[in-house]
Amino acid sequence: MARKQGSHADITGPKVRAAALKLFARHGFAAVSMRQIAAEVGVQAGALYLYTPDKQALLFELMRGHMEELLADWVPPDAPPLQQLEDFTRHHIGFHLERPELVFIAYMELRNLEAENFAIIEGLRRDYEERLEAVLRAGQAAGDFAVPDTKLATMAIIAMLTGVTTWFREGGRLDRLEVEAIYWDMVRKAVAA
Amino acid sequence: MARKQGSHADITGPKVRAAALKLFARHGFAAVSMRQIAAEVGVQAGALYLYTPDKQALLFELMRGHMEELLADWVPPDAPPLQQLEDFTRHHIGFHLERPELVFIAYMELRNLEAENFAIIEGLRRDYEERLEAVLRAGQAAGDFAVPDTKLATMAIIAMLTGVTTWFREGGRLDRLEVEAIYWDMVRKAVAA
DNA sequence: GCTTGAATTGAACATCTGTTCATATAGAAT
DNA sequence: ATTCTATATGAACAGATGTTCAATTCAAGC
Repeated sequence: MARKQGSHADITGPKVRAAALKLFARHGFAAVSMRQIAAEVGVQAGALYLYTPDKQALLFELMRGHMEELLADWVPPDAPPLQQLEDFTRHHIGFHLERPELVFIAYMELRNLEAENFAIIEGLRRDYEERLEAVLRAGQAAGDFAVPDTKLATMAIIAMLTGVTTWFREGGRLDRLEVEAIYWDMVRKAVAA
Repeated sequence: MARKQGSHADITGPKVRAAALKLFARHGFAAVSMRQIAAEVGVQAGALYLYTPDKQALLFELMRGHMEELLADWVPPDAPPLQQLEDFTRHHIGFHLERPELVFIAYMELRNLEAENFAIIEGLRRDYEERLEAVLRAGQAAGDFAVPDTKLATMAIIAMLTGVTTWFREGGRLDRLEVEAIYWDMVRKAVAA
């Protein structure tokens, strides 16, 4: 039975994931050693294996959790396509600005996933893209949008919005809501009929 | 004096850079060893040091060359802002689709550059962004564009266009010119007055 | 044919890698 | 106070890391 108090497992576990997140985002998965992660947690390298089967699983679980949160964060509201698209745009920017490290890892470390894990993450990513494309197709059918190609528009919009994380800094010239408004303006016009 | 024929130096040098390019793009800088690069070239690891002072320089020179080519590839034509923007859009997509490996490296491996090298690459990147922003500012001043924020529009457009490299595959549903046309349609509308 | 020297090898360097495991520690339950 | 067990240590593993360098190779120029 797990200890209720004084137990470190409930503390060390999350600490390990937080350390991996921070270091993978900063230096890259391949450049970070288990000993560096252990040092960040304040523990010896061997102890990490109480919390993860191996280094690969540490990366995969970080990415899987992120993608599942992303999918849970947004479902299209019951509204016309234009409003759905605005909702998507604002959610996507907000969600990504709140977890820049996870976003970074989910983008950069795909190639460090083993084939099986890669397939799973790619599947989740496609699910997400498919949600946006459904909105664009609906708007196109309704005559609200004039997108020459919904697949390309999907990729273009996601790339554009995710790009916010590369330059946005908290406390900068613009706050999140202003950024959301400006990007929404560009997205709206880009797909406008 | 260098040998004119039978000398391998003129052959091995480019081969080293090509091998580094291929392997860095595929597995990431940190995950690739000098011995792997040497094996790809067909040489022992020690021989690489005839062609590069160290591994870091191999990465830096790849990135510097890429950024300088990018800057050399496009200067705003003597034309109204709208035409300049179309020219930029098509050039940017074309340039990036022609060298997906370099694009990938220039994006992913920034954090593996030593501070000094990072500053140089970042400077070149800012020069490039500044060129696009100048076009947007001119178009805004002329009343051709209605961009709420030229800096954000710059980042949004570049992110959107560069994103093409993540999904485009030669021989796919659309060829480069069709892709250029579709993206230009979205860019044009996004900044339209 | 001999000399020269650029191109390359292969061994060596100190250190780091992910992972395992017998051993130690210390808090909780009895 | 004693036992139990989750948590952690630290040494060990076999092999990989970037880089250096004396020794070797072999084609070009004489």
